[in-house]
Amino acid sequence: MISAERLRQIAFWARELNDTEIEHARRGMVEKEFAKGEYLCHRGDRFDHWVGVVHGVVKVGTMSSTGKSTTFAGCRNGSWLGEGSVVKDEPRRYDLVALRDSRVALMNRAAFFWLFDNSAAFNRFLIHQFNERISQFIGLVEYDRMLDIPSRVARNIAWLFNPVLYPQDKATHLDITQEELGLLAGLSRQHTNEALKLLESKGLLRVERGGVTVLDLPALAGYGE
DNA sequence: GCATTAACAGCCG
DNA sequence: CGGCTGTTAATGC
Repeated sequence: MISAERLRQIAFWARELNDTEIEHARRGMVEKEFAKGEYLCHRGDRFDHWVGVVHGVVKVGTMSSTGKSTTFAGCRNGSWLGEGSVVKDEPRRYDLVALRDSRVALMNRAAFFWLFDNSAAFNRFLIHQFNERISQFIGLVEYDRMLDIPSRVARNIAWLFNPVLYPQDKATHLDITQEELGLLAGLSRQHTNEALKLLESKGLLRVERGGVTVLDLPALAGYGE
């Protein structure tokens, strides 16, 4: 269980909730650490929690039988995910893996449904979130066949700074290594490295040690189109 | 061939 | 000193 104070710190959507709603939310939540490379859950698992990333980076994706991985989304601090599996009460359709040491908040199913049934503010947040996910996944359809390497890197970075998914966060810097970015984009570290330098030369971002700073988000989001 | 993996030296925190 | 980066060499599809 976490405090109301803590909930407001780690969950921007909680700021719209009234005291009763906050109470239900915080009582149904715990925080947990995951080490780099550790799985929060595997595809097929029963994992009845809604997940919020407090810090770190979590990859949502699957691993095919041949060992090839597909990323559906990269989630950094401020991300909330997994509501689909909680709502539908079905096994996870994807893996959740920590790309670096990460701290996550877990809300149990009962608390999630209480909010779902009782809080207009919570539902408003969920609708916004679903809506944004849909447009992100539409973009994902063209990803494999249409986008060259720099475009993939640009798009993945833009997703990590999506202003709808991270409305409270005006930051332009993110701690993420080139290797982690490569894992997200489905690219080798070398290609990621080259692509980052290309994007930097065009003034769209700044490459730093263990991180990037976004200089032109719209250009990154639309890169390669 | 091309791309991914491995390997390694430099470097920054 | 450990982890990240940039490059090159080896390996695999």
